Order: sequence, then structure tokens, then C-alpha cells
Amino acid sequence: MPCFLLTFYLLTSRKISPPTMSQVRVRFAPSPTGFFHIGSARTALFNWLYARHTGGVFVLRIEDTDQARNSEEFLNVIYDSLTWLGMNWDEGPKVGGSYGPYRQSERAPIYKDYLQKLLDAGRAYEKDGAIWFKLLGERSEVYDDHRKKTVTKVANAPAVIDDQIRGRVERLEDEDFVIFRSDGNPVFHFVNVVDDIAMKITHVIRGEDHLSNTSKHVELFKAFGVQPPVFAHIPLILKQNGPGKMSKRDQGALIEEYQKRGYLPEALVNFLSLLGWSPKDDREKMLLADIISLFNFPGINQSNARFDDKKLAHMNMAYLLELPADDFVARARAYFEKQGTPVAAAALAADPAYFREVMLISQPKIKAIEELPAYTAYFFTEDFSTDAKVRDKIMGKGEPKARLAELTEMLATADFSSDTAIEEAIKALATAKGLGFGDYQSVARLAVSGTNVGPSLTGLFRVLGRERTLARLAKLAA
RNA sequence: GUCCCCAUCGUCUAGCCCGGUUAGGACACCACCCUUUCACGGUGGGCACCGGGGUUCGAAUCCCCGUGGGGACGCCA
Repeated sequence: MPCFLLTFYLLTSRKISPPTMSQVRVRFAPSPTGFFHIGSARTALFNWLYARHTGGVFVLRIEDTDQARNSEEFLNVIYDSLTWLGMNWDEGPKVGGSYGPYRQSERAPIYKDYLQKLLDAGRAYEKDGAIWFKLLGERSEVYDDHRKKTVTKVANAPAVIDDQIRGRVERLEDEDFVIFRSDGNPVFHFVNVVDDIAMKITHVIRGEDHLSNTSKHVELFKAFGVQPPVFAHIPLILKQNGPGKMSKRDQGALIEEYQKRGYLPEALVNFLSLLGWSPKDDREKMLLADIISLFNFPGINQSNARFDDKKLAHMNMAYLLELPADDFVARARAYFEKQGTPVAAAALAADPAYFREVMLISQPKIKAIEELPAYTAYFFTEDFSTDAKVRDKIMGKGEPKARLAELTEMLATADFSSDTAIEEAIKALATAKGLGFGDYQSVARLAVSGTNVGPSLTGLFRVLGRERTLARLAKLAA
């Protein structure tokens, strides 16, 4: 096929991967004006996945041209969140690269150069102290009653956007727009395009909210005489309740919140990958390596997705259940270390081997790391609270004190070396008394834990040990 | 208001491109089973093609119009 035909084919066919002659270069370009949220993380993830899928380069670029709204704190949140989620960047702040600097606040000379090109070509002019991009075409004054002012319209041909997800989109850009503010700083549309050119970005993967901006960008690329990159506008994430897209103010929107709550980053990544993308079969819980190898543009769908924290919680639980023992204990310990509560302090002060046992009998029972401190509190203090409702119910039925006495007598000499040994002993006692395991369980559980839910009773006894178990039984019997 | 995008269970989605399925999976929900509490797990259940027109022997699938949802319209990004 002749080269121009191939190019034509690639540009006009929907959802077809671009030429692989040169290496894919994608970028994630957050602006540090607020906390890092779910939507940004998903955009970053799709870029990262595409780079890893194609063996390309993932660039991190900081869009901090709006000095009034930027902060170093937010910048660090971005670095931390990306790192926590495992999205390492190949070029960008901290790691460098051949197209730096990677913070727009440090690229002023580059923007001046590109502005000069536009000025020289007669495609930019000054008005009201700002510099405007000049569209080509006949001009006319029109009153815009939405904006309540007269605007200058330019008779222009629609910009054509060949989008990997949307297909061919046409949008008319018919008004000049500001590219340099009167304070001398360039605006988003300008720096975005200039940097994509200067950094040789091949694919722009971003939220659909930018689709309407893309006509501006296409006009700028044309003015610079550069072929625009391949665009892929991904669907937005809608807030869980109520109308509109998710924003940083919405419940559950912030990445650092999940980090603090002890969510597993691999679970969050898996969940996020499924918001707007699917491997097209029934797989949901997937190895990262599989997500990378399966990820592509045709798998991305076109409609917005609503965030569902229940599904995320379920994914997190599924990962938690499979975590190797050492890993689970380490993450549990890290979570306790961040708490700073008396219960957490007591847990951390306990013998590490004991802490480990407590965590491991709890692992199959909990849905999230954040449940652990409350779930295991009675292991680390004798001053644990008792659920009054549960106590009244259990103590008010049958002969709980008799069961307690029988258990106490038997446990004094029982084998505490394994769960099965304890189980056999309790079963033997129950059989001897003509009762069942259940007759002993509820009251014993109440005595040692103050509640009616928790790990297996035998595990409880074994981990607590004979002395503490007997002491707690005695306390309730008193 | 103008422009752009989108439309399958409550939610995430498969199926759509290239018309023929009992419209599949997962979360959530309900029931039952397992069980030593709580979970996990297992089995089963209820639950969807937005509406209307076309095209066709046949439409979730193709076309048009409605309607609904989302986005953009800044010297924010």
C-alpha cells in the first residue's frame, strides 16, 4: 500500500492503532490545583497502561501555569499518589528526561519561542494586554445572548478530530482565543499544544471533557504546521449519587483517602481499569500484567461510568483474601502505625509474633484493613468493651454460667497447641453433657471478646492462650 | 441558549462494527446450602435492550426523530 494511502487509512478508520514506526509517547498532565482524585488517577492509569502495553514512554508533565492556584503540597500529593498506585513515569519531575523541564512554570523560554513563531506568521495579536490566537477567515460581529456580549465570529471550517474512541468528530472553532494572559503567563490550550509538540507526544489520552477544547488544539497544531497527535477521549466518571461528573469534593473521590484507609493499591488499580474499559470477556479480577497486555483503545467504551464504592470494596476484599501472610501482616502493621490511638498503640506494643497471629486469624474475616483495629481490639487489652445487647441476650437464655464453669474446668488442662485440639476438647465436653458446640460458643465468645462476631472460637482461645482465656471466662462468670 | 459526546439489569459491563442469543458476567439485593458466631464460598431467584418511526423475513445490533444523561462555551486547567 502506498504510504499516503496507509496514512489516510490510519487517520480515518476508527479504533485502529496508529503506526508503530515510532515509539508511543503519552503523557499525564495534571495541574496541582487540588487533591488528586479518582478521575485524574483513571486518566493517568489509561495513559500508563497504554505506554506499558505498547512499550512506549509515559511522561509526567506538571501544568502549573496558573500560579495563583498552584501549591507544592498538591504537587507532592500527585507524586505520592502515582507512586502508591504503581504508576512510575519514564520522564518527568524527579526522573528527568531529554524533553525537560517537565514543569510548565519552568518552560517560559520555550513558550516565548513558539509564540514568536505565531507572531511571525501573523497568527497572534495583542488586545487588552493579552495575546490572542488568530483564526483564519472572514470576521463578523455577533451578539451572544448566553454570554451577554458582542463577539467576533470567524468564518472557519470545522476542525476535524480523529478520535480513537469517538470516531471522527467535527467541531467549529469560530472565535479567536487568548493564549497569553495579560500577566504574561501562557494559558492551558497554548502550553498544552506546545508541550505536546516539543515533547513529541504521539497519543493524547484524556477525559471527554476536553473533547470540546480539542478544536482549539487542532487549530493551534495546524498553525504550527504540525500533524496533531492521535486523540483518545475517554468517558468520564460520574459521581455515585446525584448528577454530574465526579469532582474532588465528592465523597470517596480522593486517592489519598483510600491510601489512608489501607486499601490495596493493586485493587484500586484493577477497579479503576474497569471503569470505562473492559477486556471483553468475563474477567474482572486480573493480574496487572494481564491488564497491560489486554489494554487497548477498542476496549475502551464511550459512555460515562458511575463510580460504585461497593464494587471497589469488594475488589479490595478479594485482593485482601489472597494476600500472602507476611504481606498482610506488614500492611496491617503499617495501618496501625498511622492510627495513633490507644488501641493501635497497644497492638503495636504487643509481641510481634502475637500481633501476627491475631492478624492472621482475622484476615479471612474482614473486608478492609481499616476494620482491623476495632475488630481486634480485645486481643490487646483486658479493658475491652462489651456489647450490652449481646450480653443481655446471651446471659438471659439457658444456663450460661453453668456452661462457663464447665468450660473453665475443662480448659484448665486442655491442649491449647492447635485449633483442632481445642475443637476436639470442646466437642468432647459438649457430648459428655449432652449438648452441642453451639451451647458453649456464644457465651465463651462473649466472655473473651465482648461481642458475638469475630474469628473462630478455637482460634480465639489458641491465640489468647490459656491464662487470658480462663481469666476472661472467670470475669464473666463472676 | 449554542456546540460536542453518549444511551443494555439499581451500578460496572459483554453482545453492536459484520442483524437471527433462553440478552451473558460482576457488584448490590433476596432465598437456600455450607458452617462453630461473623465472614468467605456454593446454588438458585428477581432485575435491562429509553421512546417512536423506518430498513428487513427478522433489529439490542443499521438509519432518522424525539427524550434523557454528560461535557464545553474563562485572561481555570
